[in-house]
Amino acid sequence: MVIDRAPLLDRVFHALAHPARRSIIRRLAAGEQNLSELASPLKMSFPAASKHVRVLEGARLVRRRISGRQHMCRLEAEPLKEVTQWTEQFRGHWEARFQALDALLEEMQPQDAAVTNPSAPTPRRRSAPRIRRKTS
Amino acid sequence: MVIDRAPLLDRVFHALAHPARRSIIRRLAAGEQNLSELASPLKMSFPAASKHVRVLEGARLVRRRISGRQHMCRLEAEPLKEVTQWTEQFRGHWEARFQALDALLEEMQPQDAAVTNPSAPTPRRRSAPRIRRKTS
DNA sequence: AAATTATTAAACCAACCGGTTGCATAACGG
DNA sequence: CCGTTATGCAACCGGTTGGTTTAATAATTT
Repeated sequence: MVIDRAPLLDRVFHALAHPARRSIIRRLAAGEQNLSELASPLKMSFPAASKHVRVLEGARLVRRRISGRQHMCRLEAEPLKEVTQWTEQFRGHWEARFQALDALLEEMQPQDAAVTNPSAPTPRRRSAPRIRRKTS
Repeated sequence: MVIDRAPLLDRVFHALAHPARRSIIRRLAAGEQNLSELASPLKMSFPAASKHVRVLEGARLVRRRISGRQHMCRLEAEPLKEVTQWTEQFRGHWEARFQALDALLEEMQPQDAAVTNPSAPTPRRRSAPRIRRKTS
């Protein structure tokens, strides 16, 4: 996928898709750490961990400040904002209410015809919940 | 990365890391679509698109209902909730306040004492924002 | 029955990922 | 200086990804 020079969101999601990299982010959230500190708890060689940090840098999730022989890394969380923004647009879809509603609709759909019930959603094609009802 | 049988969060982030798959999700948010409908706007062969849908199914982001020869897909957004939950834990780190604060701290930390010149570019070391002050 | 449509499956490919090892370099502490 | 520490870099490797093409299957239409 050539994560470099790919859209930032691609790089961010890709960066977050590996547990070692999420672990790094979590620990950086508590404050700066140098590469050795970051690498030591990861069951892998130092170069491997270093590569993970580079991936995070490529996604702008980590920034590095060289101080003597130590490379201090710190979390740069802005890209996570975009992640949240992207996912938030589907919040309505995962809220429990809709799951229940879906199940209900599926149950009453099959073959109904004489629809006296106004709330009967005739089509078997289900439309997405576009509006959020305030009611109960 | 063996996305199958990997932790769900890995699979979800991986699934979201490809623009074609995000595009599929976006369009499914508007309602069910079958594979052909999903594939047609994606500049790639049908089998390629079909594979993308399978990746999304592996991440539990899409579910398929076979109806005749058509495979109707619908969005299953719960996993996105976990994504949001994961990222939300870092919200404090990307909120603008901290950026400004960081800059400020950078300015006054180094060897301050009698710092009359506010634009002194002295600083280097920046510590992570660990505590959230309520004040202004 | 034949043609069309919707989809899977299989084989193949180049590129990439995630890991390793070995060696080079640079900074710090005696 | 020398040894140690912190890191980079290049080469290599097996497995996966993301794409293709071609062929097969199955449901629908004519």
